[in-house]
Amino acid sequence: MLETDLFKQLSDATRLRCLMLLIAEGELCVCELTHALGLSQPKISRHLAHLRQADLVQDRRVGQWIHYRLHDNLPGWVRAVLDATATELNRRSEYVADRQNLCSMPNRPGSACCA
Amino acid sequence: MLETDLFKQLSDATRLRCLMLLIAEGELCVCELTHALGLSQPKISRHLAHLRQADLVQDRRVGQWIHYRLHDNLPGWVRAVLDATATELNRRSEYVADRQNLCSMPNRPGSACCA
DNA sequence: CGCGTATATACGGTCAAGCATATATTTGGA
DNA sequence: TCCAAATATATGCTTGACCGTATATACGCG
Repeated sequence: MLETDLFKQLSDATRLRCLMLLIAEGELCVCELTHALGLSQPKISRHLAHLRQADLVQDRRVGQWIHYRLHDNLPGWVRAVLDATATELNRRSEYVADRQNLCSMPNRPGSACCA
Repeated sequence: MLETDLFKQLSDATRLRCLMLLIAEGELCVCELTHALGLSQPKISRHLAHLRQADLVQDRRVGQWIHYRLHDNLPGWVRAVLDATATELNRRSEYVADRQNLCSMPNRPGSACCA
């Protein structure tokens, strides 16, 4: 992957919010991301496809759900960029709100509940 | 500045090369950047304007030359992102080549010579 | 099978961002 | 005051990226 492609992925608000959420929560399925961000399913899915093609995330099928998480083998400097970004952004109210929306989702497929 | 705007700045190859060069060299004028990257002057100037408007760099007039450097007051996490990126990229041959082109420039305005 | 849910992709339209070329502005020096 | 060098901006064009809507695919269950 070209380095400019990494930043192009991060330069879209939807993709950035997805990544910040995945870093905070570990693994989420598409319907959880859709609910947390309050966006349409095709929109989320399309952006996840971008992140997948850029090897920033990987997916795993669990029954009818597809769980996404950060890619296991991110280059060190990419991981460093993402961590520095998440440390800052996940403290901001807009990003906190995404996680709160996630918690308020009824019948979450994977995990039980939020802290 | 919005966080997505930071990454949008970094997602253009010309701007990223300029920033990596400024991190490595400290302060450079437009003609030095133009020579190092082998691109047209208006193109470099336009991209520097973007970086300036995003508060990623600041400029300083010295006679007929305008010297650019990283902005003195970058937020900590932005600095962390840039440093992690530069540590990786400035080892790569394409980026090393930019610095070598800079050294081969005759009559460099500011500094004397390269190491 | 046939249906509902979850997810992915295809299609057409719109808009932002980049480019090359040309020109304007500022400065230093004859 | 005039010219050349350094830098910035304007103009018109093209391309790529995003969006919404519609549709396709895959899975679980009866």
